[in-house]
Amino acid sequence: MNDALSSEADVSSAAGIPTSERILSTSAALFREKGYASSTTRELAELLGIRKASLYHHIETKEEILYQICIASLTRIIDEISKSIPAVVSQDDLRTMIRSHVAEIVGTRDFHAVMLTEMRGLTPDHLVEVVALRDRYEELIRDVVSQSQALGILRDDFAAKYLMLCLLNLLNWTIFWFKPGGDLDAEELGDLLASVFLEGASQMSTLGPERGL
Amino acid sequence: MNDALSSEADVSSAAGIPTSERILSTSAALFREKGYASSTTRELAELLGIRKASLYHHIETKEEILYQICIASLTRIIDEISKSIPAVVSQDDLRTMIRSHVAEIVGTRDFHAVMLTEMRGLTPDHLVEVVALRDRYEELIRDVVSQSQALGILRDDFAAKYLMLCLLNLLNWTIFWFKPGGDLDAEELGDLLASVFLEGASQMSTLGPERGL
DNA sequence: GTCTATATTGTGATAGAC
DNA sequence: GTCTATCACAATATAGAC
Repeated sequence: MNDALSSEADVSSAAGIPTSERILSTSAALFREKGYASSTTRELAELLGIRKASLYHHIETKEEILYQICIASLTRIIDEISKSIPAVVSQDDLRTMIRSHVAEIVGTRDFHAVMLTEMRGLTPDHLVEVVALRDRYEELIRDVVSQSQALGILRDDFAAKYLMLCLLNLLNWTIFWFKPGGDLDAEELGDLLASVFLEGASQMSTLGPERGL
Repeated sequence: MNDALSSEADVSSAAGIPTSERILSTSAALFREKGYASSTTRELAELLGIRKASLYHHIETKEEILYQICIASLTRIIDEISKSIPAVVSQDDLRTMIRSHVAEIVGTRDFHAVMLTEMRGLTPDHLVEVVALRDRYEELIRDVVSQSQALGILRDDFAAKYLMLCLLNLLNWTIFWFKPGGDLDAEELGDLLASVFLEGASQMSTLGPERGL
């Protein structure tokens, strides 16, 4: 685990990328692995190959790094998912949206995992701002769900809010176990999660012949 | 938030429950809210209404509390879910198992949330033991999924392992947003999650008339 | 932009009286 | 079983030279 972190740091260091640009991604990897509160500026400096004090030429506080990671995560995913949603959605669009979300969270895994699990380490002011952004993302999904219900694409026996939360449940816990390079790649994972959300896990025959359309 | 913690502490304190028995539940609530690494023995002592040093009459280290919480969480849920699984499963049994899991994690929310998210704070030895217990729980679920696939109850286009992970995705992220006393109670949540896992979120008409059986 | 050296605070944990 | 007092150390962050 430490090997993964240090080798990653070595790569960007060897590539001549400036320290200021390496801080966020190196911190995201560190915070994801050890948690924000348990990650020290010592460790971060060591991963970056500089002394602890040199960090403070680039940042003002450790919390500022967490804040930047959360903002980067949310602006990225809001942008990516917004692009994938047309004015009027179809079931195929839902599938595309789900696959985009999965591709984004596993493709920029460190940033999203830290945003999703370490948000409480933010100062009150930053927390308010980040929660507002997260709420904006959830509203984006909820609106798509709501429209899909009105169009008869999604079931409407539960409020859009709860269908949205079910969907994010299904997608987001993935950050805790998915490892790139395993026997299921990111694209297959997206297909699986989209299919389980839309069609469920029951065998087709118990649900009728239309399964898989 | 701090109010919720302190009033809870006051209640058990007023009821005359011994400190030694209050430490685990009070710690679970604290660790859940602030994270294990950010929770201090000072705060814990304050919630218990004793001095920091008095804690060490009951425990040897702070990490020992985390270990006890993880063990309690896993033995509880393994026990609860084992009880709900018959030798040969039906779709109804799957539904019951899912509802039991949901009832258990939201009913003993602090313990399970801490186990699920703070495990990395354990010492290496304790981590090995706790991960083994967690793996045992996941195997329990995976075996039920595998048997259901063989019986034609669950789809078999993906390995049981991944269907199990989808299910735990869907159920476990709930710890981050479910609050008892909201407009969806624990039982309704269990029904929703079981139904979304088994039948999916698509409108019935797109899947055929058997939906809901 | 990085360094050495240090300030300051907070942490988990212990000693020993009552 | 709880207390007061304290230890030893690790944390974030700063000062000022190069």
